[in-house]
Amino acid sequence: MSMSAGAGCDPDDPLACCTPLAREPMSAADAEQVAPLLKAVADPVRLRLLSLVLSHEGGEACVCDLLPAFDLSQPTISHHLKVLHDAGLLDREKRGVWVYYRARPAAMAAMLSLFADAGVPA
Amino acid sequence: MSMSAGAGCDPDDPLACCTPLAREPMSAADAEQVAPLLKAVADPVRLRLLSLVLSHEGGEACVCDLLPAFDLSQPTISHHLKVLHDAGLLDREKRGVWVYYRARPAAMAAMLSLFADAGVPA
DNA sequence: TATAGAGATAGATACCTGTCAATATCGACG
DNA sequence: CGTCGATATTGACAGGTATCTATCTCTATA
Repeated sequence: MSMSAGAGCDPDDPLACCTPLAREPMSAADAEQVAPLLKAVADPVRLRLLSLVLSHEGGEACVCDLLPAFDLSQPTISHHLKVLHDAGLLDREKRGVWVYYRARPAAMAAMLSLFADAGVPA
Repeated sequence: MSMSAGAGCDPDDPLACCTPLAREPMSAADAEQVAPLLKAVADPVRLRLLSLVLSHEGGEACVCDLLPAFDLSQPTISHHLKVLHDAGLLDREKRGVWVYYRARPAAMAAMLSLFADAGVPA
């Protein structure tokens, strides 16, 4: 089935707006929906954060797991995690003193579908 | 097969550095290589430009094909195309008076592979 | 209740970026 | 050779962003 799809995606859910770029010209509205997702990932620190969370045991990691991987202050990492969370890429769950982050599969799938069918043209 | 891969990618080719994010923690070096690609796409105008080029007849489009789709000045579109080109996402070919842009399949494949295996976790 | 540790927020600063108007370049064609 | 039309480049400006230090909030626990 794929994701209902077509050009007009659900304006409520930015993740639904991921018809492959190669399939048809993306509308301005859809582009405005999807761009923030990509913008959130388009940073070396956030790329690594996302990768760390995704590849961490159980698919989740707390901030304390992530901090040691960087030469950055704790507030800076917290800021980047917030950007990823606000974009809908990471889920956030507080358990006791620790906060655990987990990637949202729907967001990952959305990004994936964006670039589908464009790598093997004619 | 896939792309040789591992954590250490070919530093000469940023497009080679696309082990899926979920597979292992991305190195700082790889993140610095890949982030510019994503940054280039992380803009609504450039997303649409890329989509227009990809979905255009023959997989290529000249600037004159692209301009009418936007309410932006010609220099602004030219700027965005340059960003996409400099990032390695678009190839540029001048034919007569017109300049044709075409998506680089390797770049598209690189982005695709980045998000592979992250959408369907456990 | 006081203390300590995990994480978020606020404010400041330096840098990057998207946009435009003006101008330059480059190729076709009288 | 001069002009025209298609793109690119330049310079300027407004808005965004990554980072830090300092501080706040919240939870567990002595």
